[in-house]
Amino acid sequence: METPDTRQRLVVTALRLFWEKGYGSTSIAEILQSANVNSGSLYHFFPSKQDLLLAVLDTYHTGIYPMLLEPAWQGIDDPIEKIFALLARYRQMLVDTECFYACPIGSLALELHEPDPPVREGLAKNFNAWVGAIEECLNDAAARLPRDLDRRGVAEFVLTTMEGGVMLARTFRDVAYFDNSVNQLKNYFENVGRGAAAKTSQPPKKRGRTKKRRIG
Amino acid sequence: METPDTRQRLVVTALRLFWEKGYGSTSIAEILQSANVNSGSLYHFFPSKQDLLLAVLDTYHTGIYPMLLEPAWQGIDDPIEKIFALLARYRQMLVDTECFYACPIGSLALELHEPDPPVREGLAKNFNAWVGAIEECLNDAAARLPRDLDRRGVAEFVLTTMEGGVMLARTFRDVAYFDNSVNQLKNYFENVGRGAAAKTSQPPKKRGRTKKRRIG
DNA sequence: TGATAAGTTGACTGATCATTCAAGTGCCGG
DNA sequence: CCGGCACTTGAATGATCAGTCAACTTATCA
Repeated sequence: METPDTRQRLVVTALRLFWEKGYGSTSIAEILQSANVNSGSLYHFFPSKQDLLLAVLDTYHTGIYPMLLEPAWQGIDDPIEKIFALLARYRQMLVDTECFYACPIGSLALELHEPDPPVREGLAKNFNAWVGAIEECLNDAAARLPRDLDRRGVAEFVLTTMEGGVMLARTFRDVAYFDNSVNQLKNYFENVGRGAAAKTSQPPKKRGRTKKRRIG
Repeated sequence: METPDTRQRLVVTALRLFWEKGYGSTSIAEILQSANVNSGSLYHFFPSKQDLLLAVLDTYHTGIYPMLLEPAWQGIDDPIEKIFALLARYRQMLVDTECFYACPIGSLALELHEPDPPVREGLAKNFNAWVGAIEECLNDAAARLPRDLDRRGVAEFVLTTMEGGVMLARTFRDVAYFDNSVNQLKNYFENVGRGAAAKTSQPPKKRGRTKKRRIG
């Protein structure tokens, strides 16, 4: 009503609704009504619903530092503490929503079943930014960590733990499942700090596209 | 055509389609066509699409030992090795589907956004059975593990790792992300074996409904 | 002022959705 | 051989879906 920026109003509304109800279950009509916009205006800015999703994913990506990381790290200097402060942030989201939702990227990642390249890249970009931030924390704490630690791998493992923990907490509607995951991760970190889990099965160099060998 | 058991044909078809395309994106019409059944027959057996989903979740739950665990544990006696053999099974699913899908329960868990009690219970029951199986492995390996280890918590952490790893592998379309999670978990287990991560922040007794204290 | 573009309006389209139902068919006990 | 029940048939329903469009208003700049 008072906001003339129709485009942004659409993105913000879609972001919220996709978070609350998922992408597929959110109808265009619902977005239009909630944002007080007519369908023609939406399709003036976005050729399709998917393009609106891409704009939402871009908003998440742009906002990861100012909206997520910086608030979470307010007043925290220790890089390892930063990691757990971020996890505590997700915990708070679970608590605030009674374990209904926490990480929108993770939810969307498992909702999209079609081989939808641009959307998948948007999700991957978000995950990459998240993992990159954790990796930076680990770099900042490098002096305290084993020299040959696969920091990228550990950072990815933090994301794995967060996402898995959120999934369990949501399914069981009990934040204790998230807490357990974080506590287990904490144990892991304490051992890493002692140099126990220094060497992973492969050296840290040149990861990413490299396929690793079987486990188990 | 040759199968007279319409009900089972519907459940099996729905199971496959929900796995491949998700619940919301699979239409009744598609299930009917694929199973060669008329809509009236479906609604003769299942009052609604959701009841069909419940039957699917029940099938998963019933089949977890004969269809998942027993094949995965063929010829493997060591209980800790069993855990990683199960994870290897999920890895194979990722590879077989080019990282499109692996754990149907996890996908459904994040797809369902409505507070849908019976469905959520079906999902939770499946997760519980999975975690219970891992916990049993840990019990069988108890002699090798610290006496005060929170085995339930560690079992849940294995599920967390599997689900998170699958999510990352799917999003990046690269099984290396799953492998990394499993390798990190392996490090964790090796340290636990050495008694390093024995004590979690709370004693193992009386978990489940108990809310745990904040982390971070 | 007047022309061009940017943005808006909301009724409309055709497809697809889950679900319904009345009219069947085949089987089984009495 | 009949009555009833389990199951099947498939057209129909109304809701809802993403997306379209031609007419309209407003802003921009010459």
